[in-house]
Amino acid sequence: MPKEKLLSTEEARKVLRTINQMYPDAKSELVWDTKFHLLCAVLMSAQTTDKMVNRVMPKFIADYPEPQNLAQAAIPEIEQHIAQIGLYHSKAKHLKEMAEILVEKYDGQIPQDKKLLVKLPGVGEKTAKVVLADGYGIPAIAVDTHVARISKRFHIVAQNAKPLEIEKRLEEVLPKDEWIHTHHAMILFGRYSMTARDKEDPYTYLKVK
DNA sequence: CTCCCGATAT
DNA sequence: ATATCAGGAG
Repeated sequence: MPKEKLLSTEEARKVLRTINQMYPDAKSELVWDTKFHLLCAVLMSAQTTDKMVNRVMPKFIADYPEPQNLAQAAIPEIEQHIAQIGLYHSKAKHLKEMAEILVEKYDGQIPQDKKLLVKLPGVGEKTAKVVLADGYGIPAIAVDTHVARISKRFHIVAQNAKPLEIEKRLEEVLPKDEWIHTHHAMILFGRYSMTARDKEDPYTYLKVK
């Protein structure tokens, strides 16, 4: 198997900035008000479309306005709230356990610290970074399915690159003040322009309208 | 690595 | 009928 040819830093930056220009107003499409509900929504969004999460969030927010309310709820009841989304059994369990920890250890607040966030049930590297970036404005490029796919198809990283390697490469290609916007632009580009099933040359989708 | 898991697009 | 979706736990 021949060694894979990767883009130079300059070439990678050019691709990413073109994607940025295609989505100048890119932001999260998840609906949330408080950081607590942002955390819940991102946890729910694993292997599930934002549209489905947004569909269940209004009643979820109304019935569980604070971590305390969620911590006291029964798991079958939480499951009923989110049964339309994928992986809902484990998500309901994680949501309740997460809320219990938020109440007991963090006075109902959302930690502004990735190491603490990742310790919460159902919260991994990607979810933690999204909460820090969108909730607290801390620069980050969370590697989700879209960011990983785009990075590989444009050969910004190797096809077998792991999430942490992708994150490091993207963050060294771009200045810090572009991280959050690029992250959102890549998601919209992956969701609406170069979707997962597209098999054409990825540069076909890079047209700035 | 496998499992989780309903809704939607193709 | 099958692939995919803002992943994480065991």
